Amino acid sequence: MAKIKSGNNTTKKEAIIEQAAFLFKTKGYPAASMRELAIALGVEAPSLYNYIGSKSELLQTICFKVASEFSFNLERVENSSESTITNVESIIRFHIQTMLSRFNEVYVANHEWKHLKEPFFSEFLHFRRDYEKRLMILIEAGIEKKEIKNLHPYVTVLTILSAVRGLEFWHGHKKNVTAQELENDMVNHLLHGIVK
Amino acid sequence: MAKIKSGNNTTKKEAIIEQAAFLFKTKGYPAASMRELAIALGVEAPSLYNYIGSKSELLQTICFKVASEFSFNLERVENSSESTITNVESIIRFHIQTMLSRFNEVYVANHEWKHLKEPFFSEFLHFRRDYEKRLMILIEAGIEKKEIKNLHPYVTVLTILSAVRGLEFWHGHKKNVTAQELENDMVNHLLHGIVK
DNA sequence: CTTAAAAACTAATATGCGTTAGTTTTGTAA
DNA sequence: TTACAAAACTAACGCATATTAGTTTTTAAG
Repeated sequence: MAKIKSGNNTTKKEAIIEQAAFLFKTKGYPAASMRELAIALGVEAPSLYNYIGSKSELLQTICFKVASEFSFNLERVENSSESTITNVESIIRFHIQTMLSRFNEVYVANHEWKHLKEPFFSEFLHFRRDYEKRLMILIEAGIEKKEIKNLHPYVTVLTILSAVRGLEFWHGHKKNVTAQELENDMVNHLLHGIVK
Repeated sequence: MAKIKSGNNTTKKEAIIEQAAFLFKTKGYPAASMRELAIALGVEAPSLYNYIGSKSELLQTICFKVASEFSFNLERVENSSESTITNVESIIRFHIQTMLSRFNEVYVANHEWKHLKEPFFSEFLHFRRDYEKRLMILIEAGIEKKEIKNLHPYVTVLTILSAVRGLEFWHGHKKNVTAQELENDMVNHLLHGIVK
């Protein structure tokens, strides 16, 4: 049969990962089959194993790649000397932009990580908790400086993270609103509320 | 082997559904097996079929039960004569309370509905879109009445729905914050923002 | 006790899965 | 053209799945 089409990707392994992200997102990791993935790449299932180690390795790659990008961005913000509000806004915008531009991979990292095998599952869980904790510290500093309302920091973090994750639904129907409007309005909502 | 324990439930079918909700939530619908469900109920897998029609029927039951409850609550609000802000707050609180008190079923309805078979998949998708649309109309009325900021209504709806759905993560670690605090802080955040 | 229905069981079917082994084709460089 | 390696293939293994059929056990009423 035909060869694996690399498309825009440099290596064939990357092409497989990209297609896997789409498939894992669409069907869920357990319901996505290697045979189906292979067909989407124009190939028979066993051929994939010339490039990858296993199905679960694909999931690991996707999840940890996304995780490291978010962690790296947060580190950048942590080292900034801007106001807390500016920092929080920056993080929200990064989440929105990454969600919209790298939809499949971010979706998989958000929803399918629970199918990671040990020790990757625990490692990822730890990452998530750590990421939330670092955000909480940021928020607490803003409360201390009286920039931010004294709501429970974890609730604030949860509200923000959940709201941006919800963009997965926007990605579907689009509506008549540009990405820039969406980003600005959501930032506005999360920082200043909707009550006039 | 022992009989199916009905527990608090009135019928055994309800006991199966409740356990299925827990299992579908924990492992995801495709990865959850009927054998595992049966073991959790102290029984062999084929015995379940004395009470239910199929695995997918369980998913359908859970998803549409939750959907109808949310729809019913929205209808109540739509017929209310309160201010838009009061109505929106009421809906947010209903979402939070239902999420916390009926966690397993709500989680499944939120995350596993994509594994519904046709025509149930399409029907559920239609319900979701309709629910969002009805919320948008509510928000638009509030903008009209100048109660609510003129952000894009769909973004507002998305932000609110996503934020409350994120409570599934809170349900895990609990932290040192009561359900009432959580509810009040999240309502406050979504209505009035976090900037002081 | 007897009996009939309810509810469990065991055994088996058909299907699909990830993955491996071994083989053939394809592409490339000498 | 030859030779070698990369990359595809086919066939198959072992296992798990949802579900059905047929049978036995349990329960409860007469």
